[in-house]
Amino acid sequence: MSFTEIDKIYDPEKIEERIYQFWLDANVFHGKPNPDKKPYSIVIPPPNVTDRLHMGHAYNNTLQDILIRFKKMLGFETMWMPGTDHAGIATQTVVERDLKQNENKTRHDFGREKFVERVWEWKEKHGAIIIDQLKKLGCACDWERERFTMDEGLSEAVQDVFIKLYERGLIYKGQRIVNWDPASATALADDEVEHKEVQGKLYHIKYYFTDSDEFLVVATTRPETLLGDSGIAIAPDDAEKQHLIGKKVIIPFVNREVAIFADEHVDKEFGSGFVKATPAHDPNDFEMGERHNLDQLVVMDKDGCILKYCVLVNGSEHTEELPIPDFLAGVERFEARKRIVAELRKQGDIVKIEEHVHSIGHSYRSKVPIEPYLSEQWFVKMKPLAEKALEAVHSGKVKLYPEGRYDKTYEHWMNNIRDWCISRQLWWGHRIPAWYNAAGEIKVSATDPSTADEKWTQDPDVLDTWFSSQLWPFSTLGWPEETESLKYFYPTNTLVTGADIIFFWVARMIMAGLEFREEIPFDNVYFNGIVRDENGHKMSKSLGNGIDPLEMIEKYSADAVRYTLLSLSSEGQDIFLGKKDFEIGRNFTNKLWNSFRFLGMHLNEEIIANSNLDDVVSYKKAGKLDLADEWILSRYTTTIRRVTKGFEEFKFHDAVNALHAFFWREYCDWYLELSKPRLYGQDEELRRASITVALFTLKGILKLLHPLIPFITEEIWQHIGLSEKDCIMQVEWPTIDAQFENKNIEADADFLQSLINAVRNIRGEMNVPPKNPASLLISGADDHVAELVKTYLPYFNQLANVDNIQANHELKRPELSAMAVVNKMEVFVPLSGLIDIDKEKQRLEKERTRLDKQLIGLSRKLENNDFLDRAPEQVIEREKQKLQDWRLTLDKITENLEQLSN
RNA sequence: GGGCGAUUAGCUCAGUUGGUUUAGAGCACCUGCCUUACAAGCAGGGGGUCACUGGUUCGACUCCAGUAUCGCCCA
Repeated sequence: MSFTEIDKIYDPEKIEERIYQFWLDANVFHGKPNPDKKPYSIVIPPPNVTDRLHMGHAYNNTLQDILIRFKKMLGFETMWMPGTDHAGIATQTVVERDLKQNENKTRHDFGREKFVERVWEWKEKHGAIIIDQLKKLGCACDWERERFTMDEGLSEAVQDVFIKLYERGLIYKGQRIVNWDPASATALADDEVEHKEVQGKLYHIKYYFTDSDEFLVVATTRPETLLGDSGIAIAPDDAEKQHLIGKKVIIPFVNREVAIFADEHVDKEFGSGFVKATPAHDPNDFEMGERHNLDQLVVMDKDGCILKYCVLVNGSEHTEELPIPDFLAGVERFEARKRIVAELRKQGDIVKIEEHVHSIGHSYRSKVPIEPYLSEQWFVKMKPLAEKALEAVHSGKVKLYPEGRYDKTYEHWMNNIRDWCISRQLWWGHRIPAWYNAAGEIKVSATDPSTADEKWTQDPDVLDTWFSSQLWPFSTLGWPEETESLKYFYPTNTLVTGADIIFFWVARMIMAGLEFREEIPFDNVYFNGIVRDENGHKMSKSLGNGIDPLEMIEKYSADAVRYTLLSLSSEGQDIFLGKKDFEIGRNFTNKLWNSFRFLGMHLNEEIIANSNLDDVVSYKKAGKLDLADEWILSRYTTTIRRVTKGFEEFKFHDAVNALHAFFWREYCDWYLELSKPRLYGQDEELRRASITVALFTLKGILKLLHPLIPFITEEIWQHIGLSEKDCIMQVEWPTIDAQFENKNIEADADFLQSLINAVRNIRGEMNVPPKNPASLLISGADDHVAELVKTYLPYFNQLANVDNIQANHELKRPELSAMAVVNKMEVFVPLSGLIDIDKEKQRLEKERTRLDKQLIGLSRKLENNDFLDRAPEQVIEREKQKLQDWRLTLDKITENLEQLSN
């Protein structure tokens, strides 16, 4: 082992790849049922097979990796289930685009079977990309277990669940108005619709009565749907219009006669008070239609184009009714709107057009406006499932983090839940296991029920992708088979995901888990924040404001990316991120590298072999540790506590802060500097004691940092390891050793630090060159202080270039000197020749003003009788003490100021 | 319209049941250092009426109510 050629700058490029391969070879990521250990498992939110790693993934997966590595070191049998999601619409769209571009073909040119084959080919070729990217990030996933939602086993689970829900009466088929995405030509679930405020128009259109030349005026935002109107509604409390009920008007262009009726849905103040009812193209009108038995007329096709005929829907029967004029037939819906308005205007039937802002549903996949569309679809009855799922969160069986933030959202959704449309008119996905015979009967079955006599054909639709993802926590573990892994790892422990899929996924997993396993799928859900750009915008492809994590990994290392994200994060809050921010992580890893490099200069195998807890304890017992050693060990125990707590409670940011403060500010800036006099000194035993503590502490730091920055900690660990097999991921998490906690030591160390800070402040402010040695006089020192500064003169020498200290009960102020007050003691630094009296006066004046201001506030407080009467005794005592101390300090400063002025 | 979150230094954010925090960190800024681990570093420094208005309290960055601005979710 040689430490002489350690690079001055940490170069992660080759190292990370090699380390990851080392972990894979050592098979440290795999978890298996182990009765001697407690299980700890996480299922990954499966990224879409079409996905490429973006910052959100990087952040989300870093958090999971931290938990897995942390729990593994704590002694749990850990298992992180990785995999991908088939993502019905997204994947089908990507492959269709691909085929269009490269072969100029549509999916219909291939036919269903061939097309699905092509999607599988595409998946084999491109589906592993994001998995590889997770490896670059360092994720300790159990790759042996990797799953895909359309794997055989998972598909069986989907089928099984569909059949069971159908048999339990929780799945039904129905003719309903659904959210139709004309771009993808499929139905969507309610929560796949994003509502956006849109600047639209309100068209006021004349509808003529059948029995006169008079007309009424209907206000609508969607004139193109008038072709499907089957009634005109007024408000029941609209007294002026009551006499019109039952009268008929003519729908323009299709010349259909419809009646006027009253319905509570109508707001008499809106528009003209007349509302057209289009039950097949509007969800509210659909409900009105149900109440008033209106005809349901479909006027658009699956691509959002106007039909040639209005189609009357009656259950499963569709009949072509009134013809639609040529100038509209076959025209896309928004173009149709323009044409219909132009035509109405030409006829003089537009009364006015107003600007109108309203909320329009858009497809979360294709982003086009949703078309409410009457069609026959499969639904899941949600109410019975929701009750148990609501209770699970309400009772705290499943805990949502950050605590309390999402409970209400979850409850509100569960309480207002509506049935879930699960059929999709796609080819890529789990095909619905329902079969139809010639008579139109339905059979739900895993296998083709056809016999020689009777032919059954399968439903052409596939299931919503989320229908399979809701089973992810148990389908990935082998369910419906009762596997050993399922028994051991289910329920999983923590789910880490974005709050944007709380309904899509989290809520449904809870429902599915409870329904099919009669057990919650996970104990805790941590909702991480969203990664945004510097201006607070969500990173997205279309905005082009994304930062590619792989580019950052390449430039700065995976550890740097991970560290940066975590250091900028806080509990559940969004992260604002710029490219330059990754220097935070790079600088930190470089600092860590160099601290190791420094120790390396003093290490040998014997020291490495003797750098464990026992060795440190025996040095302590032999009285070979000095103040700095005991201080850093005491601070170390505090750090263990803070970091452990942070990781346990999903306050990752606290853990990172604690580590940063301890490693950089305490260990490097103070401790390592203070160890130098001994490391470079002549006393061999002190030298060894000091390097041993330094190494012991660094090893502890590496362990605490490992979940956060796994690569560099592993790399350094192996450098200082004695065996080729040493692997930091498998070592035990540091435990707190009470004998190291020492408040007296910390108080002494704090005092010495304050003294050193005072000297440094004087040196800095008074422009004393670092090269010039200084003396220090401490007046008001008791025996303990005198002894302390005498013993630790080398500290002062090392950190403040002080080569001489006098400490006594009473010392006279040297003529030409700068002063400060530390712990009520006057501290002087003689500056003969260097002192700039004005500058020193300024310095002390500043200090006096500061103290003065504080003293005014404090004495006012202590003069307040209410405070003295009501505040707790200890608080009053403390404040009194504070007042005394500050007064004393102020007096001393004032006194010195006066002397300077004379 | 309903719910949730945010508002603290130029920027990004912490801030523990209300008093030991004299409101902190990182970045940025200013000054001085190529001090034999690290200039991706070290030392020193400047910078905040804690969004606003009321209330509760002996005491409010912290609790309550309202207002404003921004963001997210739901209808």
